[in-house]
Order: sequence, then structure tokens, then C-alpha cells
Amino acid sequence: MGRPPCCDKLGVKKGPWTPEEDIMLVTYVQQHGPGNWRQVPTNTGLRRCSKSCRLRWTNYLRPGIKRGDFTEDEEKMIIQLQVLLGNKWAAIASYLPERTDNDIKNYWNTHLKKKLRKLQMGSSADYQDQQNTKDHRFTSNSTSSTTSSSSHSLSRGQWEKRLQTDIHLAKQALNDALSIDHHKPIFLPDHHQTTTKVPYSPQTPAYPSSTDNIAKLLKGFMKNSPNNKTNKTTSNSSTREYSSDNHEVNTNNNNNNSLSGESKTTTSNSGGIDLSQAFESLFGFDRSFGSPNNSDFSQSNTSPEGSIFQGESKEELRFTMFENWLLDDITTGGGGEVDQGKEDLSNFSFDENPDFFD
DNA sequence: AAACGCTGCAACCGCCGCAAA
DNA sequence: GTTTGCGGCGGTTGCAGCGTT
Repeated sequence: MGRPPCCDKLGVKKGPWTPEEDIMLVTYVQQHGPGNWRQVPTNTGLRRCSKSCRLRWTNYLRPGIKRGDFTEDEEKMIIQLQVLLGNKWAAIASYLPERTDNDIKNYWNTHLKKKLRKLQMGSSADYQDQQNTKDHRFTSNSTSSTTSSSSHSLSRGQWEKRLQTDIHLAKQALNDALSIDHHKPIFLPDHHQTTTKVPYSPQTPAYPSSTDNIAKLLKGFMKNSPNNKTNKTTSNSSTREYSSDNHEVNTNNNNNNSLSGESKTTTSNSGGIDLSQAFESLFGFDRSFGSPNNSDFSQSNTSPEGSIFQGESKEELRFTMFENWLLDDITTGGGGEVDQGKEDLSNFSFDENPDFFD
């Protein structure tokens, strides 16, 4: 059944991406915008399948991706959203625009599951049970869910849509309530914005801050390069550095030093081509690029992805309020002054609404 | 120092939904 | 109405790095 995988073609490269490939991909996306992934390998000369290109972009190179450890707030939010949405990682990720669905999924599988299991050990078994049931809410009807789902008249797709509509309405209500400037578009999660096709304007450098991500990659690559074995740092750790850079950025306006410092180090250590320098000259990005609140994002207005960061402070405020609501729900059970949208969501419980599916 | 097991993450695989032909 | 193909998503795997023995 189904079509053969698109990557079965001969000569298609698999495995980890090299910085050179990343640069090729980012260059292309900068010029043409994301999308039309099928053309990417052809037009760039990359020996990768289109899916791989898209994945690399969305999970790694896309501007505005925050890497590294999850904050406690993010963690709580993921847990809360997972309870609400199940394993709909893309949907969850849409509430955490700086995180990719893959990251969240990985974090859930590697950290949160364990954490919740530990919680279970410590007398909160009920919660974990809930997690488990909800974990399997969307999976192919296994055991008990098979019997129960057969009694539900709504198909999986139907009730998911219904759920998403509910959430969307609640979100809209929440946004309306929180919206100060109604001339501004309602903040919608990344997901909603990227699925809306916005004409790409090649005149504007729409994805400058992907340079940020690449530069970090280069850092890791340099450290890992065979010529540089003494500095045994993984790409993971380099991305962690990136994360901490991000967090420190407000207190350290010279965050670009972290890169230039790295560049110096890598230049002197690698002895070969300084890729980060080559990269820098290729894109001519300004040296303050290490900052998440630098002009990179504000330049991205024309891009659907960059637009997430448009007017970031205000939207961030709204997001924080939404986040607070989510977190409040964990700690307080959703009390206090809530608007209709909030109420709808915070009071919703699958357990208390068994007829939701009917 | 070597061997082994564990962990975390990047990437792949296969399926699905949707739109165009 | 059917077929085709692309983009997107969630589950899973492979592997490098790390900690322990």
C-alpha cells in the first residue's frame, strides 16, 4: 500500500547534515522562501530528498528556534497541552513557537514520561494513568480504546477537528479578550501562520536569523571536526551553548562575542577553511546576530515564519498570559477571573465529558 | 583504560489529508 | 469520481556522547 518512499531514489544522501548542506539549504530558502520542497534538491544541487530538506529546515534551520533545555514553564505547558491534546506534537508546538514539534516530542519521550512516572511512584498514580490513557487516545485503537471507540460515533478525524475547533474558538476568545490593538492581527501560533500561504517577497531577506542557527551548527562542526579532536564537544552541547546564549542575551549585549570568540577559536584550531567565516561572508549577516531580539526577526515581516516575531513584545505578553492561564490551571485548577474562552478550556475535562465524542 | 549500558537527539519512515489534474 | 503527488505529522530508529563498573 501507499507510494514508495520519496527517498528511495538512487544517490539520495541520508544521515546527518553537513554545514555545507545547511548553507546551501538556507541560501535557497532565503532566496525563495520555504515551500515547494520538491524543487529544493533540484535547484540547490543537494543530494537530499525533499522531505529531508523540509525537515531540516523546520526542525533545525528555521529562524527563531530555541534549543537547549526546556524551562520549567515550558515543561508545565507541554504537560498541560499533552493532557488536552494528546500526542499532537505539532499542535502543542504551535503554542511554543520557539520549539519544534520534534523537540517537544523528544522531550516528552525522554524526560517528561519519566518524570511523570516518577510522580506516579510518589502517590500520584492517577495522574499517570490519565497520561497513559491520553497517550493512547490517538493511537490505533488499542485494547480498551478499541472497545470504547467503537461506541463513539465520531471518527478520530471528526472529533479531532471538533476539538481543534473548540480550542480555536477558545483561543480566539482569549485573544479577543487580551487584544489591546485590534488592528493588529490576532496572534496565532506558528502552525496557523505557516499553513497560511503568504506570498513570499524575495526582496526582503526573510530568513536572516537562520544564520544564527547555522552559525551554531558551524560551531559544533568545528569543534567536532577531525582536525579539532582535542575539543570534544558535541553538536548537542553546542546547541546548548546556543540556548544559554539566548537566555543571557538580555544581560549580555555582546552576545555576538560568543560567536566571534568561537570563530577565532575554530579558525585557529581547524587550520582549514573557516566555515563560519565563509558563511558570514556569504550572508553578510551583521555581527549582532546572536541575539534573539536583534533585528533579524523584525526584518522578517514579510515571511510567514518570521512574522511570528512581529511585534514580539506585545504578542509575547499575550502568549505569556495564555501560558499563565495554562499553568494556573495546573496549580489552581483554573479559578479566578476567566473569560469565556479561558473558561471553556480550563474547565474542560475529558473525564468529566464522556459524551464529548457522541 | 576498556567495556558496557544508558540517554538524548537528529533524522528517517510510513501514513494521512488535501489539492490539482 | 478517481488518481496522483506533495506537504505534514507522529512513531521509531540509529548513533554519538556520557556515566558507570
